[in-house]
Amino acid sequence: MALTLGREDRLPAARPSRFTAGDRAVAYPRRDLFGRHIVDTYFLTLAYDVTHRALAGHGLKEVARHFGLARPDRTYIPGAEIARIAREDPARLERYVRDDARETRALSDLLSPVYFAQAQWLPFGYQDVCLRGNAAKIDALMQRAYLAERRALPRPGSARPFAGGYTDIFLTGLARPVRHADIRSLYPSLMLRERIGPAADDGGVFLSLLDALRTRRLRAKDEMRRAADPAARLFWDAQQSTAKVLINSFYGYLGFEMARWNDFDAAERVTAAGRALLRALVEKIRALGAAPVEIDTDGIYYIPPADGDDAAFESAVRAGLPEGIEIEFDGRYEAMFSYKMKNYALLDEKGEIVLRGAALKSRGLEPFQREFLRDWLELRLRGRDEERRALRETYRRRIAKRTEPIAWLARTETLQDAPATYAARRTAGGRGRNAAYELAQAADREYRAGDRVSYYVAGDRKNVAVYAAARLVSDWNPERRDENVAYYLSKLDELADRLEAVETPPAAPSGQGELSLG
DNA sequence: GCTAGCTGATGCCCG
DNA sequence: AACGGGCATCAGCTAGCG
Repeated sequence: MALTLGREDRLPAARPSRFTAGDRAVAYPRRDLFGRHIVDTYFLTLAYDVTHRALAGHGLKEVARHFGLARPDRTYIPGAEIARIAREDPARLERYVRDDARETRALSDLLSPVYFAQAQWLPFGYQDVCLRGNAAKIDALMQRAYLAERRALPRPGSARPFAGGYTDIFLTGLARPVRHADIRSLYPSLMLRERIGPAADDGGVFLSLLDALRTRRLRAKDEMRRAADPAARLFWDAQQSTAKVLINSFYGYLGFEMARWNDFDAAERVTAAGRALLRALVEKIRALGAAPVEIDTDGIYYIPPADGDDAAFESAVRAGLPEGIEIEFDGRYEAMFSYKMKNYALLDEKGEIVLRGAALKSRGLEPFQREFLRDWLELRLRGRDEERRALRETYRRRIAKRTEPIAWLARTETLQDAPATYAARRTAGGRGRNAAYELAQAADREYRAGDRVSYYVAGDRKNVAVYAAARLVSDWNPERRDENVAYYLSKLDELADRLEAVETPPAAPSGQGELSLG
């Protein structure tokens, strides 16, 4: 039967395409259908995760649970059993499929309004608005303004490296209590305040657009607060959050090679102004008796002054800021374990734990390492030192007993390129061997860019070439376990040693905790 | 033939 | 087709050892 879903009963056209969101690139067959817009909630999920980073995974089931869209009585069927259930219990399979459809619908209702709002005023259709990046959108707005005034368009300048945000760590170990402050919309504020825009934009469109979007966002937030009707509130929320996403991309646009009005000097002036502002902020809070713990681009964690008068401290900090720059004191924590730059754990006042940083919560870590980190950091933050020191032995036994599911030890990696691209780069000599790609090449099925590969390391020696000893989790035989216990024990020990090595020497000068100077 | 120690590429993360 | 900065891991190499 022909899939005549287009207007005038037309058929879908397909062509190979790529979707990118952040560092992730996915190869997929793009469909275009006359008079229709096709939006994949999977891509909306990936784009959402770039900014929010709270999803455990990107599959429908886990995303639905994350957003609270899964009904308690939802039917679940593991992928491997679908064929069997289809034969033996088709009614159950139907319930499963209906639940999938229901959750997809609910996910769409949640994630798509922002894009629908964009389609109403950007020169792209709904489908394209969901697929294209923010630089392409800003470029389109710029071009529209230039063409309307019949002005010539510039050619993009060539790329060069430039310095980014200020990142530093002042204290490692356990700090308590801890506060967080953050400069509101740092880069957009600096661009507007210091009039930093592209040199090639003699029309001054860039900053006018930025200013207009900011005004538009503030209005939408007001409307949202005033709206009594939930549908209206959702509408205005989509309007304000789509403006926010674009506003935050203006700085990145300046430093983007393909952007028509790019300007690397201007991008560098923005980051330099940001660095200067944050350095001044560090000095200020020090002078007021607080101890900075770590800083990253536009926010700072610090131990507040011992007198306990947060309000006085905060208004003193505010008083020292330049015109047009606002600070938000947006976090209070019982304790913070400061590990390395961009890597820390927080215990908030409700008793919840938050982990940040590639070394502490990366999806690239094996589940046993993620679990160990979580347990270890929780005990560290809560001061349960005896249990913390015993933790390593518990995990060592679990590995040595060989009774955990293999997925607990396995690493899952995303293939950035197609295996053929990897092979070409290998023969060209530009790339070392990699376990995930080697397995993808040898596998029966065809792998594409964006696919995930789960593997574990087999053998019995601690030092092995991972690319040679790796086995696909799907080829694992529970009757003949061959995971490399020595290898995994050594990984666990190295991790535990790294964490325990973070010194907790005598009290800091202010006497507020066990800290070491970074 | 082995290992420690380094470098560069890669993956994933922070803001 | 937004940016730069940072950490961990691995492959691939070299120097040093027995």
